[in-house]
Amino acid sequence: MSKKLTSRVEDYSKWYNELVVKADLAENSAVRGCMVIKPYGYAIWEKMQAELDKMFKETGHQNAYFPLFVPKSLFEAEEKNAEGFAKECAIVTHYRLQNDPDRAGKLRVDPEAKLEEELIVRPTSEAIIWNTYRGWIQSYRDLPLLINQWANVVRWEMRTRLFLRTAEFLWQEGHTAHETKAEAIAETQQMNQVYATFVENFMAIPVIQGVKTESERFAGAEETYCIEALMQDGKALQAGTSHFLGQNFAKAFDVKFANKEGKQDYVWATSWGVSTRLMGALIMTHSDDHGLVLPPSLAPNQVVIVPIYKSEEQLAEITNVVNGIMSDLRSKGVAVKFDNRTTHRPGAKFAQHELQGVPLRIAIGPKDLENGTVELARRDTLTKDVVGLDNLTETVEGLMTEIQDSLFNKALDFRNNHLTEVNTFDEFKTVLETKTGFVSAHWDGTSETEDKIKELTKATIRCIPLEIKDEEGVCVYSGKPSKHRVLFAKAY
RNA sequence: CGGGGUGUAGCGUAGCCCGGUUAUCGCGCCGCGUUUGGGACGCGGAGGUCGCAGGUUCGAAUCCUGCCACCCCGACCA
Repeated sequence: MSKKLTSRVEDYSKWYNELVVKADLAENSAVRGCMVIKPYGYAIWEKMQAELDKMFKETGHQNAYFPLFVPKSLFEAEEKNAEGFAKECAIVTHYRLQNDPDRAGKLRVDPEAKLEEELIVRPTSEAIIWNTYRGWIQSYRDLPLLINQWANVVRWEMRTRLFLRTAEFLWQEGHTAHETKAEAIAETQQMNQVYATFVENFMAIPVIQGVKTESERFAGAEETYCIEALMQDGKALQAGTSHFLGQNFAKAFDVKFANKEGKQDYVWATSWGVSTRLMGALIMTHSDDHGLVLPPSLAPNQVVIVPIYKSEEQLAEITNVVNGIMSDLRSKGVAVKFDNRTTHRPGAKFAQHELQGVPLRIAIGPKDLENGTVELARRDTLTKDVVGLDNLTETVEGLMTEIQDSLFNKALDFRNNHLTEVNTFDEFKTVLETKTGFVSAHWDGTSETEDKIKELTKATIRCIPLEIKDEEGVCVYSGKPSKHRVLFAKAY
């Protein structure tokens, strides 16, 4: 398996199989492009969920759940949103099967069981949620309404890509309603910041915060904030988005409230989401030729202990020492696993834990018993050290932090080295072709130029960064005046 | 939906051009034994509608026709 570091996510086949298998129900596979997430991968997702959920709660949000199906009439209420998703919807038209009179033992759709109104399998939940909010909001006292939903959604993409664009995916979607425009914008920005903090601190992936151009904006939004990450192959990945929806949905679903002056007004809305796509980002940011590399804060097992022994007695002796180590580590909150399977040899265990990205491995064998030592092997650097049992817990705790930081810094260096300022279109094209990554360039602010550049180079404007400095210049393509640079890249 | 490619055991494959015993090899799986500080070794064993349906032929994994599925590129997209 000598896969290149720069491979796309599918190419990590050997180790992605540790996480996921693509659904393959043979002929007539309507679930093509869906994924099965295996327990190990799901454990990673659960850790991500737990941390995000905590951050949502800390910012005043509550969880709720809304229906999977959206009646077509509701779906089409907000026109731009409906238009944006129309081409990728799964639609329920019938509710019953019956025995097929022409093929014994087979079933067919009962033609009598046609639904009065088609149901759309949610590609996103604004419609069903805002239809519900109408009944929940009457007064400014009901605001703000700060709700998040953990759910699955379906988008019938023409082409799917494992983790990054599957037909069904898991995500969270926050939907909030506010009294004022300013408050809604502040919420949008706050949640984008929450995503940035989570992805950087927890996943060890550096991101650039920005806003989307009009053509890249979410359908139905007034402004889309985003976090953009850079993968090891030089392509950008939108890792999360937060939308300021203005009063578009309030108007479409007639969600009004009585303000402090007693006047009726439409509420201001936001929505924001991250998905299992983040797992793709994780794989593509940190993996190497030995498999996954997980930051300690996401690893289901932060430390794995592998015993090396020749006899039952030796194993018993090792187990004794290991029990001590484990209870010390656990008391400090370190997730540690003792891999005492008798069915695999140490070398096979080493390889497997590397494949699964366990941040730190402790090996302990006869030599260590004699010397009062253990062998520590770091997954990120693939280095090994023999250390004494004294202070082991402190050493391990320190390494957890060090590995987490080191992964982030490595990814940050890569990102910074692949963010290039260019001033001519030739330079622009050359950098995209050879060096890849983000290209920072002046843009005249028109969709025409944006489209043309996309057509010529396949690069899109990933975002207009929030941290932007005013700088007079001319558009790299049209030569028209520009006030600041924007970030271009080829993207997933 | 356009342009390319591929379908042989759980996975990866040889064989196909040039039809001919019982379909090749590796990994994995099962049993026994020896092993265990970087993916163990020996011996034995199980596992196949050669994508599907027709056709040509004494004989088809191999040739022909049709269909299906999957992969890659493009349009679409978190």
